Amino acid sequence: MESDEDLFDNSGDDEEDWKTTDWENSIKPKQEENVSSPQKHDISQVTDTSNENVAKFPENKQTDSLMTRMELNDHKAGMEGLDKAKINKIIYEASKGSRFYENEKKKEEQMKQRIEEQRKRLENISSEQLQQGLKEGDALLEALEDSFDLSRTIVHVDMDAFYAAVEMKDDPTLRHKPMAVGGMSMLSTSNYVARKFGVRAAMPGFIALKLCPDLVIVNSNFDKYRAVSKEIRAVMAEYDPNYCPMSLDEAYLDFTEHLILRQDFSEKDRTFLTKDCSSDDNTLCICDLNEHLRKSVILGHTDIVNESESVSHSNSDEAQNKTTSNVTIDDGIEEPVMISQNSSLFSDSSQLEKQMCDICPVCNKPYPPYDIRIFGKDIEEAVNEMRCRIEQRTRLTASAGIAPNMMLSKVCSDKNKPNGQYRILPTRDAIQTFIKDLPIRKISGIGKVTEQMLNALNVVSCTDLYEKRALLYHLYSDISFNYFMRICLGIGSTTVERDTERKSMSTERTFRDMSKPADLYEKCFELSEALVGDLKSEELKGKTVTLKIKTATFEVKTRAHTLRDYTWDQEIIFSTCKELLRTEIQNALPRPLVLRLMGVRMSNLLHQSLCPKSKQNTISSFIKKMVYKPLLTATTSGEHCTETIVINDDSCDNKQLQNQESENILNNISNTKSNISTFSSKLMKSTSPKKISPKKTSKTVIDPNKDSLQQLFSKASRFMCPVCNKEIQCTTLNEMNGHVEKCLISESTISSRLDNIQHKSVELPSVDLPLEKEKKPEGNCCVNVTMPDSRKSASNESKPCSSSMLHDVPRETTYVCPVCSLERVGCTLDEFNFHVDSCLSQGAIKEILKEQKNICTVNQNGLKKKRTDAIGSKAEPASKKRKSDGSNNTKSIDFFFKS
DNA sequence: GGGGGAAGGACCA
DNA sequence: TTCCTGGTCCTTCCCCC
Ligand SMILES: Nc1ncnc2c1ncn2[C@H]1C[C@H](O)[C@@H](COP(=O)(O)OP(=O)(O)OP(=O)(O)O)O1
Ligand SMILES: [Mg+2]
Repeated sequence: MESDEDLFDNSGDDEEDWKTTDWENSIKPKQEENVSSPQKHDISQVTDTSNENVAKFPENKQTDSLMTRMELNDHKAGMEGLDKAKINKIIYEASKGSRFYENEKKKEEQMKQRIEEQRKRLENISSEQLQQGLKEGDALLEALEDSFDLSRTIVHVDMDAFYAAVEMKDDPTLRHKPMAVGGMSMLSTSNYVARKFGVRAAMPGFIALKLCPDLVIVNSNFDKYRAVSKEIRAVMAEYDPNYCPMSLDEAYLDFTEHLILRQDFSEKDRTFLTKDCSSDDNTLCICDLNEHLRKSVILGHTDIVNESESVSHSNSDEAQNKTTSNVTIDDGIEEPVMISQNSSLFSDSSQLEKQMCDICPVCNKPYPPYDIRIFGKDIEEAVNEMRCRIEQRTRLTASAGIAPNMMLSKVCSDKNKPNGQYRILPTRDAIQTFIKDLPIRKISGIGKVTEQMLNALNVVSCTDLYEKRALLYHLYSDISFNYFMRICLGIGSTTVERDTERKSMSTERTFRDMSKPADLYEKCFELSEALVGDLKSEELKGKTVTLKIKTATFEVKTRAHTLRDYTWDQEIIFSTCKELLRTEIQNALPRPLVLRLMGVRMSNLLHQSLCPKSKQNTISSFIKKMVYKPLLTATTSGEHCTETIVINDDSCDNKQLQNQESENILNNISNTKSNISTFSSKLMKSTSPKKISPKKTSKTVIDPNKDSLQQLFSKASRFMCPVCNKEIQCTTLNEMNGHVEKCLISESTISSRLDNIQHKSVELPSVDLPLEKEKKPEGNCCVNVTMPDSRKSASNESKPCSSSMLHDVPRETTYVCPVCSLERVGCTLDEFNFHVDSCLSQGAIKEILKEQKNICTVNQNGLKKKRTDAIGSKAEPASKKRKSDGSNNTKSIDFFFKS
């Protein structure tokens, strides 16, 4: 979570009495200012008379204001009525000119372009098409209505300002101050006091401090949040053992079964002790009284107050104010919550005193005063009870939404935040009333981009989705259209299911700008190491390794490679990442690749016990096997081809393998444009001892002369073509490539030959490659950067090499070596290649083309359950893909309605 | 035309 | 001085069958 260095040092040098500080002095709008979202306002007012479907986008604002996408997002509880203009100005002043800001500007432009494209497509929709869209829309709506399910009672529970609340619980002095959790570069969340200043989650700490100079920023502590989360879930499980947790602080529950059972609950079953959780008195017990005391106090008493006879105690009003939360149902009726204070249970004060003196066996402190609260049997009461128990157990408040489906309950849980709940009655009327004017942005899955795209069509509320269905049908994909139609009807998933297996696992870090390849490789090593640890802790293996990078200019790229077999092997994962990273470093040349973030992700996961026995030998074992038997094997077998070079080498015969080649990724060999040699770069990696940092290894400069593939080939006189299966005479790698490529072009059915070539190999003359350093003649090949290119410089071959990365580098430029990071100004390309080659060379090349079978017979999907109901419960962005004319979307209805 | 991989992106907490 | 992290799903493009 925390970035490397910039965590905020909130040294407590302020001894001021915060409680007396007037935090009401927050950023509120001036009386006359309009606080509603400007674009929405504009759109509702301005409609093009020629085309009512097109909203005028707010014209380019003055250059000294914030672009839309960077404006304060006040769609969060506790952020109502802020002076957005003032806040946005502060954000703008703090951001303008930064690299982040510049990147956001780019994204804003892209979004505008998307909207413009949408507008153009809109213009091309004929009235006939609109009629058709209307028909399709109505047909879908009809089908949807038929499947409307109001039978379930779904509850969405969401803790209030979760991380912040945990921190405030542990440090009560924070309770009344504006505070946030995170660091100077990013906040995870803020408390409600801070929200009044515009401080919220996903805001950088340094900007938050500009909005609220008194803000206290606390470092996050995930272990703590996880522990609290466990407590919360324990309570939730009592109401729905199959509850679906969405994050540490949030879950969906299906209360339907509980409500049935609850009708037979005795009063005792619905009675709980409640103390004042906001008390700061640390001399008293703060444990959950329901853990130890409830049994003896309540279940031991048979004569507790009757539900129908609400006990009125002199303090009951006050108590109610303290402990009752804001409860409304959508018809606006406030339901009274019955509370009986503990003292009222006991007629004589001596008993009260006795009870007050009781000591908690856990913390050895006296119990605090408490109430005994009896909850009713209906849904509101049941949810109140659950929230109350969560609060008693964790001393944190939760809010809840109650509705017939997940989509609606999610919207509801935000309605009476914090410490409140809201219910939509399970009737079509109630749902329609609720949905009618609801802004689309309130729906989970509609974010700022989709909101803008739809706003541009004058779609602001959920009703607008219905009204504009004919257009939406043509402008969006089936999936998105379905999603929109479900929203406007108020339909969502009714099946609360725990997510099945995870789909990916990743780890990423932001750091100070980094460009030295050695540092980058080291970071890559650390990340893959961490990822492997995580995979093993969950006993998962994966097949697809993805490298994520974010450049210093905030450009994000991902590069993935799918392996043949499931793995959690650190060597393989790191090698794969490293290779992907190396390609990026090389692609950036002659500029250095400057990164601010790197991440490694593993997907295509399977539990270790279910993984088929690996076909993928570890590199070490492979080399150990092959080391005395130099050979060349090349096989085409599908998408991925592994190239390995094995050379009889002194260094690897008996002892440790200091350097070794690992699995390389070849461009799709059947793509005739690709050259088989373009990816024969190697991975510098030490296997023994296992954990040598890549920094160390990559800086080891070993004789460049000895690991030249070119040289290797110059000694090889014959090889077996993997395509035509003939023995070919050649002296250079490119000759071989040329031949293979020709074969590939003429070969229409590669696969039919796979069986023939899979196990063919040709022996090469063994190459003697001593490890000692030798001078490499200028103009010799560069193994790593581009083999074909270097071949070009070494021979008279005239075949152009499309894959060369250094080929077109102009003279007089500054080259930055991707390995040692030294700048080379004004040298020739050959000189530079030579230099890079030198840096990259590490010992002899040990392996020659090794075939990679790409026959993956494991059906990984067989074990995975396809999530058919993502929509309504998970993010569902609008798509760019539109319908082609006459497309049919008949399958989509079935597809999305399993409920 | 469907499946699967790769890349990008939206969205969520 | 400083704009996160970990996850899901969708779309587009490509290749292959
Ligand atoms: N962008 C984010 N990056 C990292 N962590 C986040 C981010 N947004 C939210 N979180 C974390 C911190 C939150 O406490 C926790 C729960 O999120 P969420 O429920 O949206 O807000 P919250 O619980 O802090 O406030 P509330 O629910 O009262 O609005 O998830
Ligand atoms: Mg929350």
